[in-house]
Formats: sequence, C-alpha cells, structure tokens
Amino acid sequence: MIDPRILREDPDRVRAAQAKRGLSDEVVDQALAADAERRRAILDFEGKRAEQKQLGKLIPQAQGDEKQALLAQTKTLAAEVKAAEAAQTAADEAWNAALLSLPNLASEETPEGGEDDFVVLETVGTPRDFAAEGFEPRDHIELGKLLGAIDLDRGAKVSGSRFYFLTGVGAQLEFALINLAMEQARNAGFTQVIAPALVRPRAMDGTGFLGQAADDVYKIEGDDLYLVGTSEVPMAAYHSDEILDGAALPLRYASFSPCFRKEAGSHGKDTKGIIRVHWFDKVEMFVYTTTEDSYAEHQRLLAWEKEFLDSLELAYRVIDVAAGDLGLSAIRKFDCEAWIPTQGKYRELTSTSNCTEFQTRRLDTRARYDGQVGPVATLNGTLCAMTRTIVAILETHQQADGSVRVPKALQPHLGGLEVLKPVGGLGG
RNA sequence: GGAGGCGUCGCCUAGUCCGGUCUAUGGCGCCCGCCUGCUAAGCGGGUUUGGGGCUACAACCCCAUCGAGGGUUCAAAUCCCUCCGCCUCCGCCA
Repeated sequence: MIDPRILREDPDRVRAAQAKRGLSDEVVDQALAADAERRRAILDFEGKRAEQKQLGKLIPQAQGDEKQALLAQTKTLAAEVKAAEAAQTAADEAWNAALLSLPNLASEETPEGGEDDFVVLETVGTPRDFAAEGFEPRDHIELGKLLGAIDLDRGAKVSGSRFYFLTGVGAQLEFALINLAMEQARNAGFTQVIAPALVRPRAMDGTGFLGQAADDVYKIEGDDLYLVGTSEVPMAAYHSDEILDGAALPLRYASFSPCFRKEAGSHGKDTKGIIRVHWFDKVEMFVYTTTEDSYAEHQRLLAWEKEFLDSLELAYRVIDVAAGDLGLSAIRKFDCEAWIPTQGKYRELTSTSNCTEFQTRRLDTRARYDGQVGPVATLNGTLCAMTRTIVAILETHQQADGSVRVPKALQPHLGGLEVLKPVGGLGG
C-alpha cells in the first residue's frame, strides 16, 4: 500500500506512476472520491456517537418519566449511530480497496515500459567459448544424468512435470550451496532463518502476491493456507503488527525455505530440465530498514548477490527491470542473469527488490524513531536459488569428458571435492 | 483429534461471576521536572495505537481500541456466538 498522503496531496504523481507501469489511472479518482466520502461518513458517525455517549451517562441517575424519555431518545439515536457506522465502514472499505489495488510507485530511475524494456547495467565475466575449446557443451539435463545428480524421469513419475529429484552429487551440491550462501550471509551480519513455507492469507496478501500474481500461488485445499513462492512472504509477515526499535535497524535476515510456483501461463516455456520448476529451495535475503536507507541498502543487496555469483565463477549481467515488470510491491528491481551456455542466453538467477513501505503498510509493521512512530521499508534479494544455480554451475564449469569442475569457494562445502565425475549405471 | 484453562494501554497486574462513577487499577520500566557536591533515594507530573476535526504535520477537542470479528442492550473489558493464539492433560506422531 502506498502512502495515502501522496494520493491525497499529489494525485498526479500517482497518475504518472500508473502510466509508467502501463496501467490505468482510473482508480486514482475512485480513491479520491472514496476518501472524501469516508471523511464525511466519519464526521457523521463520530458526531452521533458522541451524542449517544453523553446521553447514556445521564440514564443511570435519571428516575421515572425522565428516565423513560431518555431511553426512548437514546433508542432512536442508537439506530442512527448504527446506520452511520455502517456507512462509515462501507466508505472505509471502498477507500481501502482502491488504495490496496495501487501498486507501489516505481522509482524515477526505473526504466519505463514492459518486460523487454530493461536496461543492462553491467556485464561481469566472459561466457566460455566452447567452440574455441573444441567441444560441444552438454546441457544440464544431460550432465545431471551423467553425474547421477538430477533425476527428471522419476521426478515426473512421482510428482509430475516440472519436478525432479536431486541425487548423489546433485543433492550434495544443494547442501553445499546452502552452506556457502549462509556462510556469506552470516559473515555479512545476517541472522539466519528457516522459515515456514505455508502461510495464512494475511501474509500472502500483505506481500502483494494475491494480486496480479495470484494465479501462480498454490492454495492448500481444506485449510486457509498457501504455499509460499519465496520466503520473502513469511519474512515480510515476520514482524507484522509490530513496532520495531528504530535504533535496531537495519534488521537483516537470510532465510531458507522451499518455494512453490504454479507457473501458470508459462506453458511451453522451459519445459525441460530444472530451469523452471514447481518447487525449488532458496536462500533469500530480507531486510527491514528506514525508507531513506532503503536505496543504499538495495545497492548493498545487489553487491551481496554479485559477491555470491562471483564466488561461483559465473558469467552474468545485471539488469534494471522496467516498471511494467516490477510486480506490485517494488519501486525498483535488479536481476542478475547468468550465462547459460547451451541456451546462448543470460537467465535470471537472482533478483533484488526495494519495496519501500508497500509491504509494511499492509502488514502493519512500523518503528519507533526517537519516540516517534514511523514507517519501515523492506527489501528482498535472492542469495541462492538452488535449481537455476545448479544449472549455471554444471553448464558453465563442464569439461569435455562430462565432468564438472567445482568452483574453489564451493570445494570446502563438498568435502574438498574438486571435480564432479560421471557415474556409471545407476542414473537410469 | 478429545477435554479443560487463559488472552487487559512496553512488562506484570486489578476489574469480568452481579453490564452504567472504568475518562481501565496498582507496580516495574521509561521520559520530564523538583530536591541533593555527583549518583542513589525521595517528591510531583507524564507514558497504547489508529483515525477525524481544527491547525504550523504544535496545542487542543472528538471517535475507535481490553486477542479478532459479529450479536444482545439505551449502554459491553464485563453477557452470547464464531474465529485466532497460548498453556495443561489425553490420544497420535517425527
């Protein structure tokens, strides 16, 4: 939810923001009308309610006819109060609905336009030239099979399409990545968290995922619970209904959780392998800080993401995502896209968003600054999404014989293993 | 899953049976002031959050807020219903 004051005092700014995302500004006028009606209704209700309270105080002392008269009077007033309250509630709901439907106001620096209008900020490392090395790179599906690391057939058998088993070195690789990511996070001062992957509607809605992204969310039948698509969801709701100590900010969390995505609307895209799956595990950075500090913190999150990719010796680029592709909550988003050799493309591995006060206003998280209660900003950033990172590592560091070189930083977490070697037989 | 208990303005707590003088008691902590070489003690005052009015986004006034939401009533912390959370015991389980 955006700051209601901006909507009231500078509606043109909101109209411009809607345009930048390619959305209608109709809702702005609806919101302003609802606000005017809401204030009128509040005035009406509160006036009547105050009168009712005054009269009510006289009743216990009154006697006989006087008392009967008062009772009759307050009885009609009570009905009016009830009606006025209903009107106020309705106006309030209209105002809230309008406010909740507005996405966050994209940053001035965010490029205008849709999915293809991103700006490349930086390219790091050089994609390997397999032609020059004299061999055709294998894709991660083939490598996963050779190494006994990824079992897609059995994933499909047991759970359906877009599922997999990580086996042997594949499973070890995930544990190693988790440990490496958590180690980096801990050294940077993050608090490590293992978060619940099932949440109530409040958490899902508060983070903006029941809006335009609702189709992508799994709902548990028979219970009022959702499977999270990222631990951003439980971590944003972690401090809901709390007033934090402003002096303790920033609060930095590195949260591990499985992530579940229906991938509705992506039929036909990335149908093979583990690039796009219904479930994967992820270590996510999540930060609570002040709005003023959020812009600098966003850069820090990006820097930590790059540090992690650097440690895996991957080639990647950083893009500034365009306004139309931001999602409800973010004002700005940077994606780090790693080079995937067999696709000849950069693919998103990590993503960091500055959500400013959008989520905390919905989830009622604030902080006390020198005695004053004020807003808090949230940011999130991927430290390591297991499946895509495994794809990038296998494809990038593969060797002609089908083995895969282990990046230095990862070796201590794999018991010193320097090369993943093809296994015979069992893989199937 | 079954049975029972509980949820009060940072923390603890009075009030809930028998609805109205509860503008919610007291203590601790915290803040301001007084006093005192300093500190401590003592004394006085203040201390939930959200919204509205008026405005300088001050002061002030008003409304809501006793886990949440409904209901009964002229009137609800107090009575009724639903939900949420916590605790104890039993069952089951990792």
